Amino acid sequence: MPESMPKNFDFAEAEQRIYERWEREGWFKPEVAGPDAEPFVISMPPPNITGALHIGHALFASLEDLMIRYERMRGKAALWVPGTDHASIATHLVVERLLEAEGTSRYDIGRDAFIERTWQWKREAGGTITRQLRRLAASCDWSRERFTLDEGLSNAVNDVFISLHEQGLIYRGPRLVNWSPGLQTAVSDVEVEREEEAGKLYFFKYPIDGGDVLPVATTRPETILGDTAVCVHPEDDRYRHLIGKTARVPILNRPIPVIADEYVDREFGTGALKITPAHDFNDYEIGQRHGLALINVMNKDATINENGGKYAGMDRFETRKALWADMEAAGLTIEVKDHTMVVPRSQRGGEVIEPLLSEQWWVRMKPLADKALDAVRAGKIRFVPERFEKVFFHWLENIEDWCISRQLWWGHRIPAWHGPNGEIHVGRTAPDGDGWTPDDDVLDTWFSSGLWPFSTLGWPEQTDDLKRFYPTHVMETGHDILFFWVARMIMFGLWFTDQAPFHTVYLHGLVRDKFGRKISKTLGNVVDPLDIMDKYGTDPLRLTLITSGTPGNDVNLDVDRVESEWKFVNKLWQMTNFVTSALPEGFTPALPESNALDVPSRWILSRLNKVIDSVQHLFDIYQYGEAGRQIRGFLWDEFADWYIEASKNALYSDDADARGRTLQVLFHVLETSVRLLHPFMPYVTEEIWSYLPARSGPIIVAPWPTLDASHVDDRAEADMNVLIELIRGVRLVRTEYGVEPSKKVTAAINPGSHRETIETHAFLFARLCNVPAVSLVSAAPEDSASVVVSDAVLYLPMAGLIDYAAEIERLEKEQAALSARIAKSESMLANEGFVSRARPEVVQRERDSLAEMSASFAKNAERLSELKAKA
RNA sequence: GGGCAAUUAGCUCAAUUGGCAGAGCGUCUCGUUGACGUCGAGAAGGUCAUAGGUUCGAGUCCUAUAUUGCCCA
Repeated sequence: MPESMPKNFDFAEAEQRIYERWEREGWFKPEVAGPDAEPFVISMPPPNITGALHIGHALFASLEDLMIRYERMRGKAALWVPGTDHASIATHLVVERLLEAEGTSRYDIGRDAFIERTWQWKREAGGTITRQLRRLAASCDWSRERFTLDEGLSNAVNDVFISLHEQGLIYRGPRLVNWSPGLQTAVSDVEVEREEEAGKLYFFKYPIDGGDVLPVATTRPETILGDTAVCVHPEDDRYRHLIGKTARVPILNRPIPVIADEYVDREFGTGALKITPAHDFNDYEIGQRHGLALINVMNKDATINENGGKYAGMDRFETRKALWADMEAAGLTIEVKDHTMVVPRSQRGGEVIEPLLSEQWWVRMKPLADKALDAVRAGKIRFVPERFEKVFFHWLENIEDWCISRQLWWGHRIPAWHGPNGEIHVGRTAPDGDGWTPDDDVLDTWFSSGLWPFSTLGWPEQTDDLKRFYPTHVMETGHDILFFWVARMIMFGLWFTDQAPFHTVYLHGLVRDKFGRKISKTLGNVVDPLDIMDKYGTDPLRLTLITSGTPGNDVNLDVDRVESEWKFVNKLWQMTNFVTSALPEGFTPALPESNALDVPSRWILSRLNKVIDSVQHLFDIYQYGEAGRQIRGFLWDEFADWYIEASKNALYSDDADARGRTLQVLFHVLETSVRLLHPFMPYVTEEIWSYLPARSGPIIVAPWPTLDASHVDDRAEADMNVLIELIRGVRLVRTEYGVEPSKKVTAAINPGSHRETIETHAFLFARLCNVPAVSLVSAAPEDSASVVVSDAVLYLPMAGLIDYAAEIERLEKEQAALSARIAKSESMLANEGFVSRARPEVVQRERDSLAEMSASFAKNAERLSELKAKA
């Protein structure tokens, strides 16, 4: 133990040193808890390898590390499995941009070279995020770090694919998919974002053979080229006579039928709907119902193909203009109106997604979803906050098949081979014989992340880790990836391991700026956690993130609060400095019996234990924010502001026994509180711990505090409150009379029923409000201001200063407030309903409080009449 | 269109079996008392979005409404 503490906590110096020591000494490993310890496991949501640390990572890391540190301190075999995600599309984009800068492209260099290049990039840049997580004090077991493209995880992916295929749950087929023309790949439903945008609604005429015209409206005129029917509502009198007739596709002049379907909304547009089954999901359904032909008019790069006649080769939006102009020339257009419409855009990149017919691999989700629903309904998995259960149910109950193939190169290649005659073989290796070529596609990144909780522990091998640490316990992640990730982990976990992969899903929200705006580069409101940590250190950032919000809700991060937590770190440091520098050489902790302690000591121990109890309850229900606020409030507002100040009397006295007892209490409260605080602020608490005597081992594995009910002492709390209120009253009077804090004054107290407490703790008045001499009296001294608390009255002689009118006014104001509260209390107690129905302790509390107030009221009244007699 | 959140002090947020509305920042007044000015003391600041309802009692539960945000179609 170093001799004395530096003046301040130098986080910049300490953080790395402390982290390296933790890691070097192996405290992040679950093995430190011994082979029989109950495990507690969290799988870290793997950040993308392309990512740099942002404030969202800081939030999840703070929360998960808090849970892990708490359980580790409780003696569990705590394991936080870290790792990163290969992020197929994101990484693809990064490397393609690199290649572009070098004047080449992935098509120029070919698949193998591209993948080699990507691995090279990953080796160079992929470690950034994990280094940054270390800075946040993340106590994950790096020796178990995994990557979604590891050999082991790839093996798990292949296993799952092959086995789902054998079970008939993976199929391949041509279907309408969400196509991303820029990325040249299919994406799944959840990767498409739909937003309302200002667009146009184009009204035009469909010529009908025989002379009629049918007015139709569309938001995407270019799809007219692929129309294979025009549809009206069967009961629409305007158009009923046209059903069954033949319409002519504008410009192309292709004959198509006019059909009837109840799907049509008669109120929308003209009430007639053009049907393009190959380019619209709803039209596809209608097409299936009516046996319509599918005419694909678009290439994979969103140019028009040969089915588009003269428009072949033209871009989709160019075609929109050109075709409309041609139709206008042909007299087929009616009008163009402004129209708010929903445009599907790629989650990655934001380009407009095209529904396109294509051959893809799919997972039949219904059976997996059913199993997941059953598990959640049976309570095997709980959500925090609970309301996400409903969102989860709704999505799974309406689940669609999952398009898992991507026309990309970076990722898990689909374990399938195409034979010389078009046959398909699914397996790890090609079948015997010539002419088999591997499938070109890779899997959706979320396919591998869906296996994360068990694949990272060795599955499908029955490894020791898998046996001991699976299923995991809490899945903590953002609610924005509930469908992408959480639902799929639950489905895959249940399907392949027959167990829920975790029992609790804790969801956090988005971190926003202090005004609640989304953080974005364009808004210029980016909050970089690295900058914040440079300025204030890791601990204040963590405490702020954890205490700024509640589960499931967005966190509006106010950087001013980080600064205030940085001040708290300093405050804690100074408290520690105060306590440790008062401790004698060879100090041995040994808390005295309660009955040997004074009121402030019994009070602070009672408060400490109530905080421990409350924090335990809050941890049990995942309310970490409130827990953190309570610990902070206890340390600053009660321990520092009152107990430490009160303790100085004994500390600076000649009474060695009293000094010893007080030191024991100071040490005990500090030592215990620091342990409570460790999961929130790991660095400063570890550093403080190193200055506390008689500690064996670091705080990271120190025991979590538990309630000692023998220290809960309501009597001491009530007594202390009387003393505190009297002292506050003196301070207020001093302010009102402009008596400088440095000027010593005397006080006389008529102690009422609090004689013993006040008599034995009169020293507090000297310490806390500069009243060195207190005398006990039964009558009011001349010329004095007064403070009434309960039935005790404190008089401050203010010779010559007393302004009777002002004093009367002050007391009358107090009296009015008091009498209003007394009236309220009396009416409550006079209410039969309250007395008979409220909980007994609530009624008792009300009675006690009324008694107190009545005593104060009586004393005040007495005092007022004395003053009035003099005025 | 359906669902879910949020609405509390100037700002950011708390208040978890319904029982006296709190904190941080900011504002105003003081302060060289032996841990800390990265501090201390005191003060001001609230129709808990609105309207009904349930209840002895509602910021908290119920029903509407408004505004904002998110999810799903």
